[in-house]
Amino acid sequence: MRIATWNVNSIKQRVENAVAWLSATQPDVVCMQETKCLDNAFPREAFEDLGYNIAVHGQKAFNGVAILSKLPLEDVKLGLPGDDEDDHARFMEATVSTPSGAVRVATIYLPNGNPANTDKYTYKISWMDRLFTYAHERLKLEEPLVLAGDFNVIPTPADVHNPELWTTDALFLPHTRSKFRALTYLGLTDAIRAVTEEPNVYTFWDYQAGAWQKNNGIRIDHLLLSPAAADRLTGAGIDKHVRAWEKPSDHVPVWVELRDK
DNA sequence: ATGGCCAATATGATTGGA
Repeated sequence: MRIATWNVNSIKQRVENAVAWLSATQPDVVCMQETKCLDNAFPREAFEDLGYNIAVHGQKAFNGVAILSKLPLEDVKLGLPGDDEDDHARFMEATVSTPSGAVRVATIYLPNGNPANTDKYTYKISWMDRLFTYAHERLKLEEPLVLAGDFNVIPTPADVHNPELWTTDALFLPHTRSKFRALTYLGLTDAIRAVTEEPNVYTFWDYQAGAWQKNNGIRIDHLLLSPAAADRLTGAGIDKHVRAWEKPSDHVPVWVELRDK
């Protein structure tokens, strides 16, 4: 089965591109981020017409996540545990029951955290700590688990075009990368890095300053696999061509292919 | 030519993004 993640940067602005991409690549599950609309404004019909079940967790104007799945979505849980005061729509998990067993999927929109000397960065780090706790708990179940989304973390200098320009950025600070490493050291596999060691493999190109034309990108959209999911990994990739379409998101889809048991 | 964007909001300037 194919599981993908895509920060769409407003689903209402991206319906045409999303329908084209879904029709062409036929992913079984899609984790979306930055849907940027209330649940009742999500353009469900366009995707239901393609055979997808949809679970949404949105809010007005900002953030917002969704999961689309050809199989029914079960045990849908909204919000990352650990802070009842956090009202940002940035996390949702669900399971899909495949003939080979249940697969748990989480869609993640990790806080940006800039500027790094403000409470926005404090929020980012506390969110990462909560994600660590969540992952630690879920990994105890020894299930196939896929954490998919916009992590707003550049893991290494090989994942950014000009690392020297990012040294004080919340996406690349040593403390940020340390928290991301701690998460992966729980036993999660970064799917793209499991299939390629090539540098300059990106998932985001800024709209500004000709970043796309100059391949001035960063790799911040990730699929992290539990051991039971990584055991089934047969492929992973980045649908880079989508960035060249009309009216693109600044992020492109990233996907994994998991074999049946 | 050494700068250049995009999306949402009771919009026409501000905020957030990365």
